[in-house]
Amino acid sequence: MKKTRFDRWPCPVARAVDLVGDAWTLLILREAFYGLRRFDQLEAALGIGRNILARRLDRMVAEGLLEKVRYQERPVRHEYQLLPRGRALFPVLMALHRWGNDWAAGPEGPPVTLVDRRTGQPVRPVLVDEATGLAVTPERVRARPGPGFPRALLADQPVRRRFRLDGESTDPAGAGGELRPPTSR
Amino acid sequence: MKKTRFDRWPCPVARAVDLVGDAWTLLILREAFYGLRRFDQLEAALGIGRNILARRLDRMVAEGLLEKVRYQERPVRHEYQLLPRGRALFPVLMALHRWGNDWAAGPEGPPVTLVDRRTGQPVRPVLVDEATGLAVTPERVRARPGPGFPRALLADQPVRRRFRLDGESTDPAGAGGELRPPTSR
DNA sequence: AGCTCGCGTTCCATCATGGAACCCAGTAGC
DNA sequence: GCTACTGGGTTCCATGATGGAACGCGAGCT
Repeated sequence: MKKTRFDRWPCPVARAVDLVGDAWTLLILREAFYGLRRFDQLEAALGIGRNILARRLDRMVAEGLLEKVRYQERPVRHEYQLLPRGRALFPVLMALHRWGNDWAAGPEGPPVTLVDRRTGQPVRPVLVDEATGLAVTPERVRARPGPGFPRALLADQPVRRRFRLDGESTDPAGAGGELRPPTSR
Repeated sequence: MKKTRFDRWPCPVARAVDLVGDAWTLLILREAFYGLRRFDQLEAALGIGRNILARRLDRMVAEGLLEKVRYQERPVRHEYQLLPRGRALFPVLMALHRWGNDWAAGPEGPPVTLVDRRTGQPVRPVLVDEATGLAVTPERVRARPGPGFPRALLADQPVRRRFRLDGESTDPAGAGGELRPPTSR
């Protein structure tokens, strides 16, 4: 009955989601990118309960997203600094930002926009392939088992269903006209 | 004591997180992009409890991410199809995928990789600005209040926050900021 | 008549959430 | 020397969410 753990699933999305599939964690990260580092700053900025904030920060430190650094000796004070593993989540936040502005803005428009620091021009994040520069869409991209995929699951049919990969799906993302569900069993 | 709602916060990230800041919702979305549409397929693929799956699907339908479509009359059967609002979350999943592969893969490598459907070449998603093609990084990008930002908060607090990562000095303009929830202070 | 499939709902023990109170070291004011 | 304040938490505990299991239900299959 415990809360399900996802961090051992053979899926990178599940592993990320195990950390980030939590509203407060993502919002704490957002504030960290805005430059907040101290406990009370985060508390005030988010209106989060101190106990929950403490638990989240502990977890994020344990997971290597943040680092707890003493910034003062007497009295001893700490701040939480972003580590590379946490900083690497920036694209996730930006993707959420873009979605929020496109699909969850009120009638008056997006509450917060992104601009280039230098030019001041609006920035709209898009996901593209590093090599080709082409947009990453469900139509163009396909998932395959990688080197870290458990062999047992590759061979074992009933378990394999749990991590259905590809090739069985006739209609990726439901983007086309094919409406029938893929034949199963 | 209720669970905090984020969908009214004047921040696009918070609004997205209100929906997506939940592990199961993201994983259901991932399966939907893999082509799964039916209740029992999702149940088997994710190993999720039927009650929880039902609640998540209801919410996702209510939020306009999925659509419940009859695919058969006698007996009546439904499937859940991705709507544009849900499909627009694909970049979020891809960003998570990339992070998971970069920062949560085991010693043997990523469990699942992305390839181009046509060329078979590996795909590595990066976030760039639509207009300039430049990578979207915290150093290059800055957040500003947009047209939908509540005036009360604008007048009340100096707009101060930006993306700050390293040892930049604390802004003397005072605490407070553009992204605080309406409830605080 | 009984079984299975597809798709849920109900029950309920345990887990997580979060408002509030409490704690503690050091510092500043009187 | 006494009091108050600040930064940074912990503890308490009433509720809400989670999730395994059992139950329901209409339609078809044997």
